[in-house]
Amino acid sequence: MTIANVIVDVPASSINQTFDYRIPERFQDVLEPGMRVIVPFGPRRVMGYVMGKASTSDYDKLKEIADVLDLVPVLTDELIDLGKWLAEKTLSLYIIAFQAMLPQVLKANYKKELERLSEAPLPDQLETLFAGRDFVPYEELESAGIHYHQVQKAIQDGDVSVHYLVKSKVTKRHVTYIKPSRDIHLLEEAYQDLSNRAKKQKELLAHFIEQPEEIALNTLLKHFGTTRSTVNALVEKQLLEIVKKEQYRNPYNDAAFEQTTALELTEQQEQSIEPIRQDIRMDHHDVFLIHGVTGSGKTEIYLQAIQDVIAKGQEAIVLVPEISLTPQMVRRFKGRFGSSVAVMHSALSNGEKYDEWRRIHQKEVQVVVGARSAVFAPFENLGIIIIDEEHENSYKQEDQPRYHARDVAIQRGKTHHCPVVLGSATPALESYARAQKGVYQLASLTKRTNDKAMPHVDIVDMRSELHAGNRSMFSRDLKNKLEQCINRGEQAVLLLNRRGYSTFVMCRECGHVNECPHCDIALTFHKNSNQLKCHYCSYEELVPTRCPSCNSDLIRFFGTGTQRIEEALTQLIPQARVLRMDVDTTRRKGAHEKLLNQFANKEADILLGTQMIAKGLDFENVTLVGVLTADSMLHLPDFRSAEKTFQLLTQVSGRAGRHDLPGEVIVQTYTPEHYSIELASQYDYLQFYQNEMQMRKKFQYPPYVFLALITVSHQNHATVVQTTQKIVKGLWSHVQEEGTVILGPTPSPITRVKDRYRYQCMVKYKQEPNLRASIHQIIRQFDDQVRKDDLQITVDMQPYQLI
DNA sequence: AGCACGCCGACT
DNA sequence: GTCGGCGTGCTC
Repeated sequence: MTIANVIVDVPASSINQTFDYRIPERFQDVLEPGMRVIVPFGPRRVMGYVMGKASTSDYDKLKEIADVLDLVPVLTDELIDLGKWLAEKTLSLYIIAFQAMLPQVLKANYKKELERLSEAPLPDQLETLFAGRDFVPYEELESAGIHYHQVQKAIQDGDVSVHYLVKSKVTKRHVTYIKPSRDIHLLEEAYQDLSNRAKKQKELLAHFIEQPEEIALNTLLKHFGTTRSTVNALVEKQLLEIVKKEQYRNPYNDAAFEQTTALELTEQQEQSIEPIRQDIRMDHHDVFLIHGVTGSGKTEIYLQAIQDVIAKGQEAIVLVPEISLTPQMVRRFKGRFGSSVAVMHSALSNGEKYDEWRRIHQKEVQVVVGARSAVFAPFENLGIIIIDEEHENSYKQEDQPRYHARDVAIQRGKTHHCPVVLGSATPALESYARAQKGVYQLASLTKRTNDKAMPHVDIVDMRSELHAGNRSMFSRDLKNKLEQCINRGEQAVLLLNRRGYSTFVMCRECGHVNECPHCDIALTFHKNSNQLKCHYCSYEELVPTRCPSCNSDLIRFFGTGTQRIEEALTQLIPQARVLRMDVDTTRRKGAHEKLLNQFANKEADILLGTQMIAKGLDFENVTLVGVLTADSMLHLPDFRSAEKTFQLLTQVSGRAGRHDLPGEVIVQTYTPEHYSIELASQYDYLQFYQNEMQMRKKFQYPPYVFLALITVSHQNHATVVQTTQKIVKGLWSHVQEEGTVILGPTPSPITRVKDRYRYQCMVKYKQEPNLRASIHQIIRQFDDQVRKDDLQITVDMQPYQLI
């Protein structure tokens, strides 16, 4: 086995295969599949992942592996298979799939530098560049404006050479420890020999004679009130030695979490957990869907199932939506399992993510709680995978590889023969349909653990408010309830459902709307900078004082941003202390947590925010929840809009009255009769499911069909249309089944982004076993144009949102 | 992707 | 001549 099959870090479809390399003698014993290596590739060097080893190769001009980056494989055998599966399922490149499975810092950094090889005089410019140095970073060439030709000559003459460097981004944090380097009795001898003037040194030695264990330098210095020089003196005398130890950054202080023990389960909880426990005992794979109302104790089921898994010596992955990875959630897991829990989410720094990943990799933890990508945690003995709030769309990755964490979890569950548990108060229609068909095992938790009724929901018809002359964003009912709530010393949460509802600028005279010059979308008004910004390409301009079209000064802001609501609210109820939570106020690290803490400490009466406040928050003093615009996303061109509205309303209602105080919910809408709003107010998931399934059947949408979405983009409008047309034609000639439909070419909902036109076509199918292969074959025909003409083609095998 | 190579037009 | 721009093909 002297040959390695390597996937190289070159994201191009023509490179999407393994390349063979000879394994030099010195790496024979250490190199294993799953390790990262540096290999020569053409004139440069690149990073690669070893997929396997072989004793022969078809290729006869093999090069050698230049270096091995890992001591232990970063990809287990299972993850290598999973990566291949992922790439094929999502029509992505292998390298893209593998990179997605590992923390950022394991990606390579590439650098070029020039080395001076001889003393021979170089052209003047080069001579000044080197200025006595032997190595020069390549970027300096460009900034010095030196032409490539002069260098080329020097290279040909053998005076200069180019090095291609591959650097790992890994940064480990080290802590210095001190320990005795000799036997205790030798230390004692040395202690006698030490001059009496060396008081501090004697003290230190005495300490190590008493306690020879290694100790952190910092602690030592602090304890003895001395400095590094004392230690150095002893090190020089070879009595003590310095040990550098790798230290993990621990973003959470484990000791700070109050330990909890298993709660007694209700009858419903018992019934739900028993089949899961059985799977755990029997090493059996099933997918369970726990449909449990808010407050029915799903988390306790997760915790106790994990307990079983740990007791069996196995590991657990818990996925939670990005947004609800609140301290509250972390506390529940750390509280139960203490330091055996790793946490992975986007708010961690790259270094912190890497450290958490390593704790998993080195088997220091048994549980990982994390967002989507935690589904790739490098456990080798998985006993359960849990996906909380399984309907959340943050489980779908929206760039390559476009995977759904649920699919990956089930794939891993199959290989590990372990259960996958999906939990939600409002399961995705696909999931519930599968449970109905018996593909998943369904468990329903209809009762809340505290036996409290769900808060009452009042629907306010905003049209009659308008007729009654109330033109504000707040219905009279909501205003009254807010005032009462504050007067009682309780708190309220106000949700502005902002999707598709941003603040834009319009001229009242001629109706002109300021749009982005690069994208087909209205610019969004940002008050604090007095700017108009494009949310797709980050173009920005100052707010005009006069209409660019008709020069009128009657320019007004439309739509409803949280900022405007906040202003209106403080006018309406001046005594209210309002806390605003949206992308603007939570951008800074830790801001999210800080705001929530302020609210928990009752420093504000009203928490006003977007989607992000709907999930997972649990404040005991909140008794009123108001939804300002329940239907704002109902009319978006997305087949899931009713489902999303239902989910959001159900979820946000669950925020009220979770504890002793009774809660109340007010939902403002212009379409009170819509079934998603009406049924959400009655907490009737089953009825909603049936209604919505009828709609999906009628319009042929998932779960009745599968979707594949192909999007084409290019600067030239005609090119896009023609290419999409060709793809549609190609697809028609490949599809096999009767019922398969291909829609398009259609302009994408936002037809132009960053000066590129976007068209799409969609395949709706029930059974098309060769579709993936066909799509692959069709788009490969455009490889040349993709490379040379900046054409882009993306495929999404299960688009989650069409906008 | 990134790089070299080679062909072609333009310019000191 | 020779500099530099761009199209083409290759990478174990």
